[in-house]
Formats: sequence, C-alpha cells, structure tokens
Amino acid sequence: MTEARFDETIHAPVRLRICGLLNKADRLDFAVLRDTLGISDATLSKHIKTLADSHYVTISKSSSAKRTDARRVTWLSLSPTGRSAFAAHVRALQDIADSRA
Amino acid sequence: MTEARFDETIHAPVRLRICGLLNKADRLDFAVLRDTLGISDATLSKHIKTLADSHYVTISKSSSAKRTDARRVTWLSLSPTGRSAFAAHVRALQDIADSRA
DNA sequence: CTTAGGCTTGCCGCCATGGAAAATGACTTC
DNA sequence: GAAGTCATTTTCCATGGCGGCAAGCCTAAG
Repeated sequence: MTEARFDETIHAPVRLRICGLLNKADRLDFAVLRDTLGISDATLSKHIKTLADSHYVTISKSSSAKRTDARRVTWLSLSPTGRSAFAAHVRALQDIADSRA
Repeated sequence: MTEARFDETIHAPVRLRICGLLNKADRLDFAVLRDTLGISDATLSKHIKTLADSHYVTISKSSSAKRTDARRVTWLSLSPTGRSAFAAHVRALQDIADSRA
C-alpha cells in the first residue's frame, strides 16, 4: 500500500479532476475530456503537458484509418506512476479530512 | 447529509489543512496552528482572514487572566458554516477520487 | 509613557491559470 | 505536391494567489 503523499501538481482543481477521470477510464479522448471539464483546448493542453512532464500522463495519437471521416484522436491515460501518485495524493487528502495530518 | 460541493477557498493546501485540524479540534491556538503548519505568522493570519471572510472560521481572543504569565491567546475554530462547507468539500473530493465527478 | 508580545497589513516579487489567437503537424484533397 | 483541414500546441497577456519581510497596531505590563 502506497504512502500518503500530498502532490501539489495533482492538487490543482482541474488536474485533480483529470486524474480522477483518467484513473477510472483506461484512457480518454482529448476532446471528450475537454468537454467534460468544460475548459478550453488551450487550458486542457497545458494541464496535460504539466502532468505529462511529471510522467503522470501518457499521450498517444491514433494515426487514424485511411478512410475519410475517421477522426484523428489523441488518447490520454494515467501512467502507472500517475496512478500511484494519484492514489498517494488521495490518501493524503483522506488524512487531512480525518485530521490525521 | 450535505451535498458535495467543491470549494476553491477551502481547497488551497494550507487552508485545507487548517480546516482539517480545526474540524477535529474544537478550537486551536493561533501559535499552535502556525507551528503545526510550519508557516509564518503573516501567512497564517492571511489564510485565517480568508476563511473568516467566508464565515468559515471564527476568532476569539482571550482577555487573559489578570496574573502575569497568562498568555493572551487567539482561539480559532470552525463555525457551523465552516464545518458544513468543509464536509461538502471533502465529499466533492471523494467523488473526484472515485471518479463520480 | 514606554515596552513587549502577538497578530495584522502593506509591499513586492514570483509563479499559476485561463483564454484568444497565432502557429504546428499530420493527414486529405484536388 | 501545393493548399486546405482539423486537432492540438504555443505564445501572449492579463489577472490573481501566495509567501515572507518589515512596519503597524493593539493590549497588557512596567
């Protein structure tokens, strides 16, 4: 069981939600995430970059099928490292909520 | 049972910890809280003000006992409103952790 | 009146955040 | 293969939070 560890990078509201969503889904499409969060392309892109720089999120772009209307999709997912960090952060939050920290 | 409600004011790391601590203890001395959090007087004072402005925290200063070494103490505590808000915020965090939000 | 303790405020630098708009990159099309 | 599209990414810029130092205040004690 991972140690509780408060993570400033994850704590920011938008990034916390991103991690929560990615933690449940195996992966999510950039556009879907952006709409779910109700933020702009630019904003999501920057938060994803922040998380990717910490190796918490991985990005993979579908080369797309040859045929016309096949959208190009950017898939986002939490890396194992990201899952651990998120779990540790959640634990830190629980400790705070219970006033154990 | 209160609704889950994400509260930006409470979410800031230092304030989240302040609320967590005050939520458990009935009230805490300014100095103790400052040392527990490991921050400066100024910083704690400003965060407390922020919370007080939202009516989450109440401040009461002991007039002190007449006798000499009786320290003047500033007691801080979570108001009922503050407790509800904190509980609601914690619930919002749980929802995010479980990806229900 | 002067001190001293203890919180509060003003000041200032620094970094985070968000969106609009310009810039990219990777296909499609003609 | 030049031009167009679409889906992000970056740049630019304005706004606002945060922290500490130092000065200010207030209250109680000399």
